[in-house]
Amino acid sequence: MTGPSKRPYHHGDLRRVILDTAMTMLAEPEGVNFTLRAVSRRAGVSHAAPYKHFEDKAALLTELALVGFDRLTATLDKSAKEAPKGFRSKFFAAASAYLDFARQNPSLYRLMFGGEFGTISAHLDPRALKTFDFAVALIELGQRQGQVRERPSRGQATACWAQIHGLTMLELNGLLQPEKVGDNATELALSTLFEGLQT
Amino acid sequence: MTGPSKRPYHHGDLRRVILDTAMTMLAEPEGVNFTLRAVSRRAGVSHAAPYKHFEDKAALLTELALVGFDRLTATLDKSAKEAPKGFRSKFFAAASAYLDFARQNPSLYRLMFGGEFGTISAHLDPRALKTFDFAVALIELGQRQGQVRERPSRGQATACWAQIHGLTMLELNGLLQPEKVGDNATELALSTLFEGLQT
DNA sequence: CTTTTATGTTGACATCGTCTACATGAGCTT
DNA sequence: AAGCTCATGTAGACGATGTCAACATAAAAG
Repeated sequence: MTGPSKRPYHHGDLRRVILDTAMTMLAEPEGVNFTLRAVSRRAGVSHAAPYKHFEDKAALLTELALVGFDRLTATLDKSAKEAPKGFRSKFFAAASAYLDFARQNPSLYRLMFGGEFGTISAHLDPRALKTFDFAVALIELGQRQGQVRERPSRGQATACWAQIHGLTMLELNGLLQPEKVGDNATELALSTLFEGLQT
Repeated sequence: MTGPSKRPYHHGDLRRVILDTAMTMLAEPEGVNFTLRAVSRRAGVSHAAPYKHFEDKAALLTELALVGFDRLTATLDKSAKEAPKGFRSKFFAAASAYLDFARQNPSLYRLMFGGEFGTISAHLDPRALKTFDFAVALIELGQRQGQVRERPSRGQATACWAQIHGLTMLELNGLLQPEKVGDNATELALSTLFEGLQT
């Protein structure tokens, strides 16, 4: 299903190869500080080849961030599908899936939300906003089930996203260790918000 | 009170001058992508001079981040002092001060929490943890006033920090515009958490 | 078959972070 | 006061990077 859709020119899908290579290097220790030239080398093309597919390095990073949003949204959708149908289960399943995604892709997650790589524009992209749409849908489900207050769903979804995003950042930065914040700080923080949502 | 405390050597306080210059450049459009050599130029010293005071660029950035935490903590302390003595007032005053700090120093704030500049170590520094201590103290005040549940204060402080940090990131990334999240999303998100804290 | 044009390569340029060798002068030792 | 020492600052170099312009090539359009 992921085969060469067109194989249009000389190399064949170089854009995809560059994207994949860059995504791989993003996951390596060096993180976002990989080099365009190193991507080219690993992809087996000349150092200027990427410029035929991306305006500059920032554009490549922006596309990577958008792919990240695609994957995050897919992960959340999957978690919602697999969880029991109650709002509470889906809420905590989604939070857990979100955190796991960030833990498994820390550099990608930071790139998505960092904003210091010319990536700011990515957040206004529909692909990024789909993640927010997921949160809105979840809240509205809770409202239909009578478990969430009848306040504006987008405002409450903002509260959810802010909470899980904040927790994620603290986790990625190593601040959620038990000796700093106590045991089960993550669960407690999520529960606190959950109770604020409840009717 | 800010005069030359020692003026120890050739230049006199070059370390401080470099730090101030870098902090200024961090606030300019280029943000964190300023150049060490540009800092040297603006400070009027040779391009290698900073290396007598900072191991490398990452060390400079780390120190900037720590200064940021110092300032943030000072801002929060001030807000708590000036607000009425009730927990609710201090909670929302602190949240507002936190958001304002980030709005006025977006690049600095991102540097403090970005983690992709060799800055991760900064979060374990006592100067950074003081910000967390503020949140813990605030929660414990609320508990003494009988307004916050008798759960572990550090866990609830984590919830608060995560929430305000998440909101801040969303705000800095331009996601909190009314047409995206509805009116008063920030206030609603804070209120939701606040109610989760309440007894 | 020829022309066009998207794709890839080569080589160059300015700039960067960092290192090494060297210069300078403040402050301690005598 | 004279000299020494070492922290501080400078000059120059190195390899590497992002990006651009000139050129090469082959797929697609005619």
